[in-house]
Amino acid sequence: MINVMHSLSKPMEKCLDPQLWHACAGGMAQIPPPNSKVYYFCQGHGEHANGNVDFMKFPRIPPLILCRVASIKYLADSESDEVYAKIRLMPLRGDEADVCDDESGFVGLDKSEEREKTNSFAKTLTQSDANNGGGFSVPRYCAETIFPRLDYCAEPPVQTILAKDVHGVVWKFRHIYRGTPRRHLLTTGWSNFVNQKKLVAGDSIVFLRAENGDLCVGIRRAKRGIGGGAEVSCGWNTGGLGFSGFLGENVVGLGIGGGGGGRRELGLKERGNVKAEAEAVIEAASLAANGQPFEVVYYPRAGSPEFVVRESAVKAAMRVQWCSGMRFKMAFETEDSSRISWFMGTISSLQVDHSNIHWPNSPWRLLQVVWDEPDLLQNVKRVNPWLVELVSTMAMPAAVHQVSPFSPPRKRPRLPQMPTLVSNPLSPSSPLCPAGVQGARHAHFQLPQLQPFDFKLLDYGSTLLTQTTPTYAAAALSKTPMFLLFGQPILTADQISHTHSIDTEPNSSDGNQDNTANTSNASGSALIQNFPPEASSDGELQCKVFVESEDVGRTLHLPMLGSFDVEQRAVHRCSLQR
Amino acid sequence: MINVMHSLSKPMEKCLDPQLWHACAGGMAQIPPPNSKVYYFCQGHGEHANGNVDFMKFPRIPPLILCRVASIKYLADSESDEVYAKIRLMPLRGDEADVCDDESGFVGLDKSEEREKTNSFAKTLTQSDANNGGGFSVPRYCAETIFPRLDYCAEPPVQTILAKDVHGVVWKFRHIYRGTPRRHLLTTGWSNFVNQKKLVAGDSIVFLRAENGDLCVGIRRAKRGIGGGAEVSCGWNTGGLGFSGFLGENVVGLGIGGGGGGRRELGLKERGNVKAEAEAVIEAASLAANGQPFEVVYYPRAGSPEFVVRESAVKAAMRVQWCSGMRFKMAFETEDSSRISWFMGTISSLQVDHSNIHWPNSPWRLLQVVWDEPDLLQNVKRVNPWLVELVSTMAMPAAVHQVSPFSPPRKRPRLPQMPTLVSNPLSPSSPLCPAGVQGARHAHFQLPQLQPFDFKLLDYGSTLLTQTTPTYAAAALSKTPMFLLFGQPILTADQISHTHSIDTEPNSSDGNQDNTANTSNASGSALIQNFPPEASSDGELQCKVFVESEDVGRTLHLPMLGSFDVEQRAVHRCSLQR
DNA sequence: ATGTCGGCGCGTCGCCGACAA
DNA sequence: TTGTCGGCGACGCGCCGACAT
Repeated sequence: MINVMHSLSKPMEKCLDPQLWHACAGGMAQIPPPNSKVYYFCQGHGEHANGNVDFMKFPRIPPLILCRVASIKYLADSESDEVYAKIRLMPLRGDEADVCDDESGFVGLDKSEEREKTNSFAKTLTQSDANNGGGFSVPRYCAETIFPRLDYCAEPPVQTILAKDVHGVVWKFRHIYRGTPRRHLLTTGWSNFVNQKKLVAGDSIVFLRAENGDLCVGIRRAKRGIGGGAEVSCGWNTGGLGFSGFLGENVVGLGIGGGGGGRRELGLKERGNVKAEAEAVIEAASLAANGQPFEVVYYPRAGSPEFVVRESAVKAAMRVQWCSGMRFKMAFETEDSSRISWFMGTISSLQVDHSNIHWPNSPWRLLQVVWDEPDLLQNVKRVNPWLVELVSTMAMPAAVHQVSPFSPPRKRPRLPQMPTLVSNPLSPSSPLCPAGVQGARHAHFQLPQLQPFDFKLLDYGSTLLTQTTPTYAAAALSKTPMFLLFGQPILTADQISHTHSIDTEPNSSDGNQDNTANTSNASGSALIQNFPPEASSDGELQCKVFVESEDVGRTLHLPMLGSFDVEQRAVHRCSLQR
Repeated sequence: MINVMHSLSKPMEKCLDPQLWHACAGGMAQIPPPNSKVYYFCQGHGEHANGNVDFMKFPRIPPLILCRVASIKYLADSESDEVYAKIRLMPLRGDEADVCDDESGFVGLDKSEEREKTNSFAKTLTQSDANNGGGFSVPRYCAETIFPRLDYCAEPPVQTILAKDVHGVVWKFRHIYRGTPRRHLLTTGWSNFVNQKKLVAGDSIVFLRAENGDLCVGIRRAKRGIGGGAEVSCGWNTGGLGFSGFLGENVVGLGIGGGGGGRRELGLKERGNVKAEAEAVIEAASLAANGQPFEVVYYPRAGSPEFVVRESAVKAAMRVQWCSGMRFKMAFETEDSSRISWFMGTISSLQVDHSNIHWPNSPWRLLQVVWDEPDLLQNVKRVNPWLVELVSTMAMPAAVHQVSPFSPPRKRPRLPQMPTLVSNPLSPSSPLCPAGVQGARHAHFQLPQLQPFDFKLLDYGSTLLTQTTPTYAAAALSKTPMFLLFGQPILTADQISHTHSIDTEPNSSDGNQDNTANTSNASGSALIQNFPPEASSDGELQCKVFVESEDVGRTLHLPMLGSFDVEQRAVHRCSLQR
């Protein structure tokens, strides 16, 4: 006759030991430390809300926002034991943006320290480990370095092991050293653990010896997804952060509970519904755009795009003059999350994601790449520039024919198929070059409203038009004069002044990269608005060139487009043969 | 390397067979049919959000709102199999309120039909039934009338039974007739069912033979609550509806999933967090108050207060002139939900719930009662008037000393302990009567904003001040003049004009209830604002009497409070000895 | 060094009639 | 009529070394 509601109204957020957290998160997970400066990429944040985040409806949201990390909470899901972090971010105003970042205190394992500091061990469960009624084969290394010392005098050597999980719950295992040949096994207690945690073969278990000597145990679920589609990225060496659809505590109506509790096959938590996640992204992004502090949740699953990235990593990446043909390596977790592998690849082009025409200027997934081992990374076509590490600082846009000196060990790199199609900018008769400039010179038009984000970031790119990767170059130029060279990197006037001779600002240097020695003569700001290839008719690629009026009276020379006098704002159409 | 999110973003709402729904919901559950007129009680809606619904913050929300039932969806929780209903309600405007309700088509079993129509059978699981590894003792009646015909020629008679649960999932049981003496048992398949459904002893199982001949199986969880506190009510014969913290589909952020999935002991779903439920109640109530259609979810658990009640039931209840001492019966489900029992009781007083000083005029839980068998209903102290059925239409406020002619069958009624303390209104020296009127006559004060709900409903009550139940009478009067008689029912001028002589409107009738024959002389509107007993000092009860100004110049006689001239608005204080 | 297999013992699930309420 | 108990058979969990990789 009584109905008492036991309500865990506000499940306490019990923070984990950061060491255990990182052990469970895996080597790829890096969290920018408190007080560090980061870029928050709404685009990345929304990427996993099944693409349902329609940023078009929120034109005020910029693609990336400079923030300071206010606080980090290391947490674990109460049902799945999955670790995640809640990161509170404080957008920085313009005057705060220049304050130097404190690079010290970077949390996470330094690469060099990684091996030495290994007081944890992860093992992916085999079929035998996960088998109902089976035991767990303890790798010798784990037993000897992580587990308490075993008395080998006994026959058989056996002990009871106590291990705390991420919630502080203690699990008891019988650790025995037996069999022929001898090996370490967990027997009694193991099966219960497997069942309770709903572990299956492929999931990983993490043992960690905490600094106080306690043994801890965490789990890392295997990615259960089947089928393709999603891109993969990684956070190694960047402080990159993965997806989350959740906002912080005070956000209306977005409970973090729910899901889970299913059969053993459903290990992963179904996080809310996609709609709610999309709303959360929008809300976070809106707060960020308004300079309000906000909170994001980071699930350090491989495959989640990091959307909070150290400012220094982004800036460093943007300082690179990316060119097609550049060779790089990029870190990935192996399928079983047990190791990190470096994969080699070649930049095929710089491109703007079709789906994000909304942000034509975002560096997000700027690099279109071709992998040396394309089979393993079929779905990884575009990557974030701060995730790759160049293996040569020398760009070789015209040298892609030659075999890379950084061939992968196992097989020859499969080179991008574009070499023969690289247009020579010197040749006006290139098939990629239109006969002349089309369009009205004096057309009046409204320049699209420029977003108030940091355009200094845009001094990055390069692009190369090829047939297989018909790139439409895009650059929204604010104050920085920018030069457009089809088939060449897009460079700022400042950059070009050191390597090219320029009409308006003649420079004695004739360029040190003679393979790209096309002198481009331009001044003022140009905005290229793209027509995606799909929009072209009869095999033509089209793009518009908008020229701002600040250099009225000058002659603007755009390679491939010809020259024209800048009278007022003008639009020039360029059609590219496909 | 792939992260696909399988999101059941919008779990389909598969409607149940209403017959099965009602079988699972139990005999107490009644749903007002579509198109019927009902009152929505926000107060009842909020009652189970752990009292966390602070309606004080929403002064515009009236305690009850007349609505029309727009639609009903019969649903079952996907995890717990608990049945619930989503009811869409459309608040009625004043001009719609008078449209006659269609009383036909009342869904649910009529009392007379109940026994005949029994094509379902419910049994509460015994320890043996729920025991791990045990079978299920099928009551003979169930086996013979609900189950498919068994061939008794076989030795032993045995068959396979297929039964669909609320989700349409088919369960297979071995039905055997064996043992000495012979009995019906479910063996193979039963244990699995018990485990999958996480049934424990005390839960009920419902077998139903659908009209198409299919056998269906539903479950009814036992109330797991321990400890007391909550009140119990029931919906029998009223079309009353139970609690829900959920709003409908389009409401922001209130997922219905989550919880569950725990150990076998945790059968019941933890519905969201209390905060979210409270928000949902507020949102529903706000929509209702604004005349917007809204949706509520009804969980037909016994112990959940019904907050959507047929208009006719409420009106009928309000037509009753409730008096202390009235004898009534009220239906309850038995502990195991298997039967319905009628309990006898006596109205001890009419009172306003302390916790709802916000709505001093709501009929919600109007009746304070004393049970003949108080042990079984310890926590049921206040009930809704439409839930009780008078066993005598004759009130006997001064006759409570005599033994009720409606003594319960088993034992003598334990009568309310108040008789000796009933004050005689004729005696001004009654201990409940203060020496005189205290307080400033001409105090200026702001009348509280009167709520715009239907005050016609308020022509109900009666109250009696007793020592054990120190009631503070409350009445917010709008346009209807109301008379206050301590120790007597609160009546409107209209009612009183037929039974009492009144100064301002003399009436020849001297009252037909001579035991209550105190003539009260008053006019105008009076608002009594209560001080809860707790607020009184040195054993006194205090209340304020606010008098509106419309009868300026008249003399107002309030029994127990004396007489005073109404000059403007005035406040009078009344102290009652405890 | 460790994944997987077959052997096998024991615990417990689950079916049974006996018995009693 | 049906709730509970003890008996007991059988299944499968879980511990084992053998063997292969």
